[in-house]
Amino acid sequence: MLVLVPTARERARVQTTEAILAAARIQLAEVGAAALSLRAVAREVGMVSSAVYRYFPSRDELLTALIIEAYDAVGEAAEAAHDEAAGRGPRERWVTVWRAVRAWARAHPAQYSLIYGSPVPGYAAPQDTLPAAGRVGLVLGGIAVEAHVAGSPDDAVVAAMAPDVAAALGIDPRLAPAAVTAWTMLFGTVGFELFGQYENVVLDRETYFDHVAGTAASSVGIP
Amino acid sequence: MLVLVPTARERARVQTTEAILAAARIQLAEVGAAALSLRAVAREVGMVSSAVYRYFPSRDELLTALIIEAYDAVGEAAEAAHDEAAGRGPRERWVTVWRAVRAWARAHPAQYSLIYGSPVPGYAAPQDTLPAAGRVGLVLGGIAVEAHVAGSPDDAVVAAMAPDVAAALGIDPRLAPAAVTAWTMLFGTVGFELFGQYENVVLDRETYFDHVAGTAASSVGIP
DNA sequence: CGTTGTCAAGAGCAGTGCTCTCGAAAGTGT
DNA sequence: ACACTTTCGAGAGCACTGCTCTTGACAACG
Repeated sequence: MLVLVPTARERARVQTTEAILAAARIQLAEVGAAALSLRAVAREVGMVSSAVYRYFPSRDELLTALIIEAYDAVGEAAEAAHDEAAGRGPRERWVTVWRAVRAWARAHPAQYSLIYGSPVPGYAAPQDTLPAAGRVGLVLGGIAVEAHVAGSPDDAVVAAMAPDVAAALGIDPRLAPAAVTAWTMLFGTVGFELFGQYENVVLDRETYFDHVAGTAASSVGIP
Repeated sequence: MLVLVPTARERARVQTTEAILAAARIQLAEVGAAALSLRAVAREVGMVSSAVYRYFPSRDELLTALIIEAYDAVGEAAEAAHDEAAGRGPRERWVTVWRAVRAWARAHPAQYSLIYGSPVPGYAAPQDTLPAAGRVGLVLGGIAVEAHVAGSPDDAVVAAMAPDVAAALGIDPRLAPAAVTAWTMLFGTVGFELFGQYENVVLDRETYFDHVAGTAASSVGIP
C-alpha cells in the first residue's frame, strides 16, 4: 500500500520519535554517552520509560541512532566547509576541511567521543553506521584526487588497503595508504586534543593543528 | 613514625587492596570499563560492596587506579621491546616498539580503551595519570634523539610545543613537532584499528601498520 | 587490661535497563 | 454505524547499580 498522505498515527509516531531523539541529543551533550539515561530522556519528553521502548527497542539502539546522527553532522560540517572554500586551491580547501572537523569536535565533544572514542556498549554499532562514517573521508578524497602520487609506495602496502577505498574516493590506488594515514592523522590529532593527551604537551593547539594539516596535505601530494 | 616492619594490619590492607585490583582487572578485561561494577568486584573477592569503599572511595577512583596500571603496562611493554632490540639500529628499534604497543593494545583492548578511548566517567583522571602516560613517548624519544632534524619546521610550530617535552625526551626542540605527530600517529592508528574504523578500509593491518611506522620513523629523521 | 581505631557486614536510598500487563485510544473492515 | 484489530501510554515489578549510614567485632597500642 502506497502511503501518500501519512495517517495521523504515522505523523504522531515520527513526531514522538523526533522528540525522543532531541531530548537524547540534549542529554548526550550534557552528561555524555555513558551516563545517558533512557528514563531521563523519557521524563524530558513527558512520558514514562516503558513507552520509549515502543520507539527504540533498547538503549543501545537509541545510542546507535545518535551515532549515525553524529557521523552525518561531522560529515555535513566538512562538506559545508569545503563548499565555502570552493574557489580556492586544493591546499587551502584541505586545511579548511581539517579545521572544520576540529571545530565541530570541540563544539560537540560528546558526539565526537561517541563516534571516535571507545565503542560504548561493548561493540554496539555495526553495519548501520558504515555509510555515514565515510563522509569526511569522501570530502578529503575529493581534494586529493587532483594531486599526483608523490613517491611510489610499496606494492604490498597498496595491496593491504581495501580496493573499494580508492574506488569510492576516486583516487589512484597508490594514493590510498597516504590517504588513510592522513585520515587517521586528522581524527587522531583531534581526538588527542579532545581527550586531554596534549595537556602539558602542545601549548598552541591551532598552530600545531595547522602544521599537521599541512604535513598531511603534502603527504597525499597536494602542492 | 618510620615504618620499618609493616604491621599485620598494614600487610592485610595492601593484600586486600591488591585483591580488589586483581578482581577489577579481570572484570575490566571481561566486560569493559563502562560495565565495570564495584559490587561485582566485591563479590569476586568475597566481601560486601560497602567494604570496598574502605579501600577505594568511589568507583571512579578504582578506575583511576586501573588507568595508571594500564599506562604503566603499555609503557613497560614498550620498554621491554626496546631492551630486546638493544643491539639493532634505530629504525628497527623504532618499528619494534611500535609493534609492541600495537600487540599490547590488541591483547588488552579494554585497558587500551580505558586510557586512549574517550574519558569514561565525565573527565575523571586528571593529574595522577600524567607521569605514567609519558613512558611510551620516552622510549620513542630515546630512539629519535640519535636522529638529526630533517627539515627545519616553522619557528611558530616549534614554539607551539611545550618546552618540557623536548627536554624530557632529550631531543632537539625542533624535533618536537615531528615527535608529537609520530606519537599521535602511533596511538591514532592503533586506536582506529581497535575501534573498528579500519573495517572494510584496511585489509592487511600488519603490513599497513609497519608502513605507517616506517613513515613515522622517517618523519623524525631516523635513517 | 582497657581504650582507640580499623574493618566487614547489613540495611537502605535513589537510580538504572528492561519486561509484562492492562485499559484507552485510533484505525480498519463490514 | 458498529465490531474488530492494532497501537500506544501508563503502571507495577524485577534485578541491578553506586553510595551512605549504622552496628558489632577485631586488632593495635598505651
